[in-house]
Amino acid sequence: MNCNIENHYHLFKLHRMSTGPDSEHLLDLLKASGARITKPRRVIVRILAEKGDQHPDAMDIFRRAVREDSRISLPTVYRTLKVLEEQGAIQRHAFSDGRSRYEPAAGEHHDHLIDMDTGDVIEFHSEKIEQLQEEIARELGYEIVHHRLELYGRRRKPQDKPQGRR
Amino acid sequence: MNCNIENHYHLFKLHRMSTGPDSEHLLDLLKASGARITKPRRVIVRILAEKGDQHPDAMDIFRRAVREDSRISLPTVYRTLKVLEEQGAIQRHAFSDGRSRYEPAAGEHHDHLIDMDTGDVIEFHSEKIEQLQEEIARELGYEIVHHRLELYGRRRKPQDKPQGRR
DNA sequence: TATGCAAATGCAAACTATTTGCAATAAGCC
DNA sequence: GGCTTATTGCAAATAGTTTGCATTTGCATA
Repeated sequence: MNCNIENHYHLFKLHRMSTGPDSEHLLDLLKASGARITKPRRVIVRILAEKGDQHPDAMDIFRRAVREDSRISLPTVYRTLKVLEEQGAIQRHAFSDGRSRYEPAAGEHHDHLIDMDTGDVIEFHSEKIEQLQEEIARELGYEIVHHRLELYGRRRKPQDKPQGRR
Repeated sequence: MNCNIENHYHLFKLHRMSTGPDSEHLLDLLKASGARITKPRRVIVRILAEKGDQHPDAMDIFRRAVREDSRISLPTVYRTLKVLEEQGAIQRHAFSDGRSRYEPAAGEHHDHLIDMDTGDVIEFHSEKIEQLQEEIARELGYEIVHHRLELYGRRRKPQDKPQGRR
């Protein structure tokens, strides 16, 4: 027998990205890994820490970086992203659209709900689902190192004014 | 603590791929969409229906196809995969490794547990998780069109510590 | 503050995965 | 079998990402 678990509230929580992943922190991580703090890196890290468009791809970042310092190159963007990823400072996601998108590794893990019409990404976290995953893996003889959950959907009511991306 | 909600059995089920997604069926789907059944398509579809390596990428398929008919070209493989995908006959997955991998859309949806050491892919299905997903999406005002859940993990040693969360 | 050297950069070019233009070929209906 | 048009193979184009290399630059040290 088991008690009722279906409490519709606290089923999940939206991921709050308010805690601005300040660029200082990202720079610290870089420094800690022995990397040098260069001008391009400062710019890129600042962009990643911006509130705006979360989950930018390399080209998005490059375009914005160029506005701040016209001589930054795309390879440098890629190289910096790679270093940051290796340092665990950011996370790379491969959604279903070919290119990789990045986001500052906001301490806590979260999943994504992607709006198929606008491309908007909503972040959420469900401890319940995580637990189920752990259990399933355990029963299959595995230990989860990381996971990825993406929901692709559409708004239920056609009442809206999508802020169309892409 | 909260009461124990976890019923360890019927938490999930392994996805049985025994029901060979016979190539006949795939060809029917193609035919139904008004597409022509050509020799290359026959070969590609047969390969997709094979038991062997599940989740091959386009190049895997191409290599095997060439063995059966040396004049098949890579673009044809891609084009055929695209048609099949549009027809819902196969599904394309973008795991974390750049290229796309395909698998016959085995009627029922399932998720993946990827063995990080061997690359093995275990397919499972958890109705419970699916339900939670639906609920979360609904509360966020969305209707799920499809989703993707991938667990990346390592085998646990035969006798190991009880828990070990993340 | 000046110096030296490895790390990082910019550029061009290379790669990988995938797609497209086009003329030749071949399904499938008559 | 012939006709029409989807499909093919080839080569070349794209998109995203990475690499070789000469040059610049951060920063530890003097």
